[in-house]
Amino acid sequence: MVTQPDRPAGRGHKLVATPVKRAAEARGLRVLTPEKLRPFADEARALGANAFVVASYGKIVPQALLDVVPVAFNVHPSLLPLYRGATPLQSAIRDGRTETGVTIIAMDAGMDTGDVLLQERIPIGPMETYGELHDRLAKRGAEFAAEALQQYANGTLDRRPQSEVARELGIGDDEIARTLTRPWSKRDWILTFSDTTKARDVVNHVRALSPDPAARLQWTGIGPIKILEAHVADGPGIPYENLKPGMVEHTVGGSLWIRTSDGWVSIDRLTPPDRKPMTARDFYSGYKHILGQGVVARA
RNA sequence: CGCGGGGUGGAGCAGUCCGGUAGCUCGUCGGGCUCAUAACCCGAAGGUCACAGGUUCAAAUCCUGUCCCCGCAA
Repeated sequence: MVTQPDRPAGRGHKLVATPVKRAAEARGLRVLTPEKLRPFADEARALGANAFVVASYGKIVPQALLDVVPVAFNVHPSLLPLYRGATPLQSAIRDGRTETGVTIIAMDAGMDTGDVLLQERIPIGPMETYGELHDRLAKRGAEFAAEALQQYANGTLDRRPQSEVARELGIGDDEIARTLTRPWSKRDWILTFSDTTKARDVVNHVRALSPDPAARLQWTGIGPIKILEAHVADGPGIPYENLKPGMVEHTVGGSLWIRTSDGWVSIDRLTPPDRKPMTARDFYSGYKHILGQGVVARA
């Protein structure tokens, strides 16, 4: 088992092992934590490995290391060639996709471009969050990886280039390019409200980041607030035209409503600064002395 | 010893600097009003103030130590 070395983490700058290392040690497996992968190739070769299975290693695996084995399996949580890159789950949810997948590919030097070995389509629930989808696909991905390994051992594993898979799925090059994902920066966590931001966009943005790191609302007079759950709603039944996009109405039943360009978003669950997660109603009971002063959620 | 915030009835907060009867809003329960209500009125229950020790006539508040939670940074 190979994973990243222990890193200082958490509040006390204490050295922390990766979850992979902890899980492997609990099962009595030998754990290797090479600092650099390129020099690790010789050591890996000496171990006589027949194949690699790679999942979310967090570093690019150099060709020199891939050359050690006949095949390196990679588990990717998307319907490749769609959503290649670092954040396939978050990006698919943000884009409002209703379907994604789990794909096992044979790694090559490119970014998630290797031949497809196994693939399965998986629907995304309309209210499903990143965390929920992640856990679901992680479980399925693990089963799938084991299946690929078994088929490989039996010599029954098919192998198809992604271009062929794309044709079958009816995916064009432009869509492949458009769905190429990159890591999200902190700026991408902040909810903004332009004159064209739709309610559905806001909710998808929240789902894509929930529960961690969570979308942020920069709230005048309070600070950055994590939004954990939100949904498109009919609205609090108050005049809509008087409010600008991003303005918050909070007077009805303790609920928090944000106006968007095409309707209302209801904030259901959030985390104020230095606080624990709470419902909108609980938040209201403690912060309403601050609310009611023309609170505005802006970028 | 990386930096900072927090722990007070069921929820969210104030009170801590400057020690002196445990406070606010909401919720809960009972009653009232109302065609009715998430509205309004009256009343009630509910807290060893995270934990331990110390100072003091007196500690949520001051001192010392511990535990837990959260953000940043890595």
